[in-house]
Amino acid sequence: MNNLKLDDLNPVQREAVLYCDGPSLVIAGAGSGKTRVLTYKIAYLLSQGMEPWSILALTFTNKAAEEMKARIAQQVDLFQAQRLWMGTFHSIFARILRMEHEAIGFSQDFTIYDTTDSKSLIRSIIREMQLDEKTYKPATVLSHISAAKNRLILPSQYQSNPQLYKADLASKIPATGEIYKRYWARCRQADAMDFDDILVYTYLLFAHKPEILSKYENRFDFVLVDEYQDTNYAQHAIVWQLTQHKKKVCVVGDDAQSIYSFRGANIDNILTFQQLYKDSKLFKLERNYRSTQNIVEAANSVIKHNRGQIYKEVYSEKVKGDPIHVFNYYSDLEEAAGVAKKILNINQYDHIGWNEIAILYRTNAQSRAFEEAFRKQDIPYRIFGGLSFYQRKEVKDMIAYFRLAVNPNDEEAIKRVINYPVRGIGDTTLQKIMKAASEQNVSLWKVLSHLSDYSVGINRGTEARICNFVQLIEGFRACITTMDAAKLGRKIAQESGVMQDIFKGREPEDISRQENLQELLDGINQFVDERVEEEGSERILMTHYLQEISLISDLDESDDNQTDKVSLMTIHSAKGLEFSAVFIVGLEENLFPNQMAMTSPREMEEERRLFYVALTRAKELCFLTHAKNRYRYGKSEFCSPSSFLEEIDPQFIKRDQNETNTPIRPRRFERYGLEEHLPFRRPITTPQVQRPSQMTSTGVRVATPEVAVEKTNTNAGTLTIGTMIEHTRFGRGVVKALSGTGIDAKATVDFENVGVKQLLLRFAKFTIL
DNA sequence: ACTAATAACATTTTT
DNA sequence: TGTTATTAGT
Repeated sequence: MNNLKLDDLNPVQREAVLYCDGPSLVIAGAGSGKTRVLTYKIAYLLSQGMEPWSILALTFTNKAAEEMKARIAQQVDLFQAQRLWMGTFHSIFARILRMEHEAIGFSQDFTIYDTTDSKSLIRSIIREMQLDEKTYKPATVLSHISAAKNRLILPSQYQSNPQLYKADLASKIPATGEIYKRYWARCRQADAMDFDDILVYTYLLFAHKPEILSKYENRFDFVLVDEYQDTNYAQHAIVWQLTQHKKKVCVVGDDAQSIYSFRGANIDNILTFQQLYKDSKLFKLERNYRSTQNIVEAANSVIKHNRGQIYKEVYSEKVKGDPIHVFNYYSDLEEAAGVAKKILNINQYDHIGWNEIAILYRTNAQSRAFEEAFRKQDIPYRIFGGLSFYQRKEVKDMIAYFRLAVNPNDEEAIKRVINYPVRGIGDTTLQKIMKAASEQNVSLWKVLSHLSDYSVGINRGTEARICNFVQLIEGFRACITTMDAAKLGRKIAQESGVMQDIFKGREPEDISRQENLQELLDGINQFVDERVEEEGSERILMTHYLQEISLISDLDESDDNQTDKVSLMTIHSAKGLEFSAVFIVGLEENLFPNQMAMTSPREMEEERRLFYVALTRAKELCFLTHAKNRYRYGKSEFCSPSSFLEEIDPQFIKRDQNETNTPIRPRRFERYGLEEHLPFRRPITTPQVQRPSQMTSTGVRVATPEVAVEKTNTNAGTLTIGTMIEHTRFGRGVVKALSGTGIDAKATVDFENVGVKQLLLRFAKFTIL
């Protein structure tokens, strides 16, 4: 209320902050101070006397919520910041659903299924329905169901919708509607929701219980939404439910940075906002404070290739800056080595700290080469994403026990631990139990705990073991309200036998599992301590801990992000971040833009927006790299440069000629070819028979590499000028010249796609056509 | 029912 | 290439 520094804002930013009379849409170009506007706006609302608990601020990721909270705490006092309703859609609405659980027929401690749980449940259902497991892939079915939920389509509506049926039929999975119906029922049976359900049930709650809706409508005097371009229809609808009367809403986003449509995000939400909220104000933040002019204009020149966007002109008033450097490498390994070298350089001579450098890639799989190169060069680095701590097997197992203690109906948790550690309840038994449960329409737990009531053909011994298991869980359940999470966690680890099982091994991977388990238990301790400190001496229970962890995916970075390290991450996870120097790597057709996107123009545009996001992360230096050859799925593949490279206005680019652009020199074979590509290094290789299925599916299939290897020696000598050959990596080409004899024999070949190459015949792998 | 071996499989992004 | 599911053997 006192020291709100509106002078820190430019005129448009200030207007956007100060306009609070009605709905507003803030279109915020990359680096234009979007978060700044949001935080100042919240601070402003507070300074006007609005209570913190009557402000709802929704973000897309936990990270964004954390950051915003921290920044607001700097502006106003911490006490107020803590009382804001600020968090991700999922965490905020899960909180509301727990408070209103009775209205939707769930218990307060309902479980949240992660994607693995969902897929596993769908697999069970597919089996029960005796559908062909080859055609019904859980992931595909789940994505159809998820898409429906994101559009607020319930099972009954799904089943009566001929269009959806047609789409499923086209995907060869016409029974998806029925699976959806059963999946929905089974989740309820298990007292569980998946991520999408959190939104669906919130919508249903508000739609069917007007008194509850008006409670929240009244409570929230102002609603702010960050990254509005990433919201899906369900989220859009919920925001409308909450704000339709007061119309006190401000959404912020950038249509050019919408990169989550695969998850149901719908750009239309941002485009139709103005139609929905009739008298809404539009603010455009067009000045980029982050990047040099070159970078901003290069990014602009790329995004221009997309159609259908909100017009805006992002500009920078910083220096012109360096052009964007483009490097071409021979292989993915060289790309990594080259980038590492370049990083050492800019660190040493340009004094750019490790923290200010990022490697951005399209797919997580690309991180490996960089890891190795960085280790070799002693460059400190840190990888974001990948599998999180909570995804590891030993951690998931332990958490399954926790979940079971809180909610014994949790079917997926039961399946996970009923026979871990091994207690003689095998697959056959589990199948019997599941059959009985689904026939009687009850949860697995019900059958397990009342075995005699259900005629499940199980022998005495197994029955006794099941009884023991039930008692074990009952024992934990008896403590869920009396013991705090940390104590109960240790108790469960001990008594379940997990502790013993994990601590019996001495192998390095056993040690790592032990460490993870220990870290988990320590983490619970820490969680309990923090909570006690924050909200007094109230006992912190296991259910609180589960609620906390079920909606976070990113590993806690608390002690690690202090340290000075180069960041390696996917472009998706880089959104919202900025670095002095950015390397966007793997700019090759079919990788970035990704192969999956090549078929549809819509997805192609999304890839382009992704590229736009990547470029605009850079403050000063931006490097683009691509390789001619890349290991994919274990095989080396030839790659051509990304079409995106041509979409950048050339005046902003400098193509750095590095040595690898020149024809391959022998040295390169020594360094990279020998190990991997020499035929005689791998005499063991079994000449694989060509798979008939592959032959037919791709139509024309040339000789597989293995066959080519066999032919190499016999054919190399018979080469003449004009011979057409097919090289395993470079493709088709014509021999232009021959030189040298014996082991020095070389051929100059003009390849259709790659241009002229010198091949050392003793190494080259090719067939004569 | 458990373990080891083999086959299959899928490789984009995440609350 | 790596993981994960299925199978065969104990």
